[in-house]
Amino acid sequence: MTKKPEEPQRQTLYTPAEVANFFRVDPKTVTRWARTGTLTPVMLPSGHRRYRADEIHRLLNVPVDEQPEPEPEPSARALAVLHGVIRDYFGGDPAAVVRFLRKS
Amino acid sequence: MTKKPEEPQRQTLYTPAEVANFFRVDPKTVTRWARTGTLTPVMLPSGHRRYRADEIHRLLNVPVDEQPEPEPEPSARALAVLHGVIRDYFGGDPAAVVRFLRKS
DNA sequence: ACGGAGTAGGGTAATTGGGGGT
DNA sequence: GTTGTCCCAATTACCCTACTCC
Repeated sequence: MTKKPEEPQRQTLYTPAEVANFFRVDPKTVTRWARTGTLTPVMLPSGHRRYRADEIHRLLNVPVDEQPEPEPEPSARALAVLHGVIRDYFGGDPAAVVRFLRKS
Repeated sequence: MTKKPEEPQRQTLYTPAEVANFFRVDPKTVTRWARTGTLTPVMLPSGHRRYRADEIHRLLNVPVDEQPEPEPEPSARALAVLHGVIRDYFGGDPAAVVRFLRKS
């Protein structure tokens, strides 16, 4: 895993283990999704895979058929994506993110 | 048939079998709850379901975590992911995220 | 160069979703 | 109306070894 994905990267890329944690599945399941075309990851020269953040976030939130309305507001998606990150990286505590952001 | 109530690890998402063990019901019943709207799970691309821990805990009347954690430092990876989300969905403005989280 | 962690690949057992019927 | 059960097909989890990444 890249330790310092600082500035030079345009888009966040997830490792198989990270994607597996997002969906609460086995990393091998993520690999299977890639091989069957469910996901289109970035292939490393070695054959390992990296997954695009936007694609993962889209799969995480779109299938939630909770809103009958189109919801044209981009804010809803942003909030949903952010919620997923908070859940998986900040113990599900939004306040932790707020505290961190205010410190930096 | 209800199985022995083993306590799975604290997760952000639960599998159908884990939720079934929590409520001492058949996994099929959990699936029905999802289909009838009693539960709003996260859908995998395959159609399988994962259930949000906070929703399950709320239904179980599980006391919410009030452990005075020493505010664990976000990992470098968590920061990278968060920054990616801010860049991709919030115009690179951390303050927008703070406003978002306070509003929700 | 070495070692630990993560990943790919394959094979097999277990779980899940859906329908139907009790 | 809800739940538990049986069936089947599809999906996922767990086992292994080898290779890659750091």
